[in-house]
Amino acid sequence: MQDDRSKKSEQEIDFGVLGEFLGYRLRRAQMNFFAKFGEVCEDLGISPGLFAVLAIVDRNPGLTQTAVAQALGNDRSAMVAAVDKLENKNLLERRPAVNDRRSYALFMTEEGNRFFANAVERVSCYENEMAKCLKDDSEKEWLLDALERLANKSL
Amino acid sequence: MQDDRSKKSEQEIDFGVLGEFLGYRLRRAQMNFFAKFGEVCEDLGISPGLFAVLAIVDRNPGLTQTAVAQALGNDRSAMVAAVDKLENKNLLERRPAVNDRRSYALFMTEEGNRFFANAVERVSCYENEMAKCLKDDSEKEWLLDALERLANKSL
DNA sequence: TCAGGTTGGTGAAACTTATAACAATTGTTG
DNA sequence: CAACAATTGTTATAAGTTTCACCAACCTGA
Repeated sequence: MQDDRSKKSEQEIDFGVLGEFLGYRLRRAQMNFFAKFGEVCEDLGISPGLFAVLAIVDRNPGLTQTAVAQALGNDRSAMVAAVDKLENKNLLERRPAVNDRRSYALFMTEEGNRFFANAVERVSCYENEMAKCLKDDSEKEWLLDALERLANKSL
Repeated sequence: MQDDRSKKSEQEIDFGVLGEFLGYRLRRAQMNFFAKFGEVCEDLGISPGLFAVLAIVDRNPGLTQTAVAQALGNDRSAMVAAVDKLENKNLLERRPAVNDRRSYALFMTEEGNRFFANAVERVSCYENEMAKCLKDDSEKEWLLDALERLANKSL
């Protein structure tokens, strides 16, 4: 007689090879981070992607859209909607590039600076909360380093 | 005189707080894994998501679609298209559940078993290749553990 | 049994993401 | 300078994901 697995609770499920795969574990961890980011920044109206754009422009004023896209590993077509949203929120602005009439240079507005500083406060707070499941700062540093290695590894 | 940042190469970009955020690093690492997965499994015609479904059904035959969705952290509506694809490829099949006429029980087909064994071979190979940027097996174990903790952390 | 609430699978709509093409501009090369 | 290739921002298109409501089936409690 075949037992009825359909009623099995989630705890008892055998994940098989998935449990040993870095790719799967990365995905699960990242899903959790995105979900928590959404909760924390719900009222701010920005996604992790928009936050990343602000972070880049904040530290590298005058970059073109494609430069930001390349920095973040996105396609430049994705940057159009992102910059549109941030411009509509008066957080950054497109200025015509001085030496290339095709491209725009991106700059934070005053409101953008305030907004971003506030957002960093929030995100840092929730990052620290999440990092509490790590033993100490050295483990976090090590993890950041390992993740960077994995992000840059080529086959 | 303001220097021209628009020509800055990607190497020189200042990532600011992003560099210290686990969420961002996780995203970058995962993006890389997904891209590499796509390269390795291009001819197999499956995504990481479909692979995960096969992995769960393989080890837990008879599960319902919803149970698989919960195990993977997806919405159950996403499972419809996924199972449709896998069924069209003759890799798994929906059988009517014995004690609940609403639900299906999912089982691998013979072809599915062969296909999945082959896929696991490939994915394991590429996982090991990616893991070469980790020092040794103990570092990988530790990383898997840290990722699981982050995936289950609640605020 | 029967009402009310819950759950499983599904489909439509909204949303995001990836790919391709396009016009305008710039760079390059003979 | 002229022809050709490459690049920028953009739009369109498609493909993939989430969100929501729906219906049928199940379950509970009077």
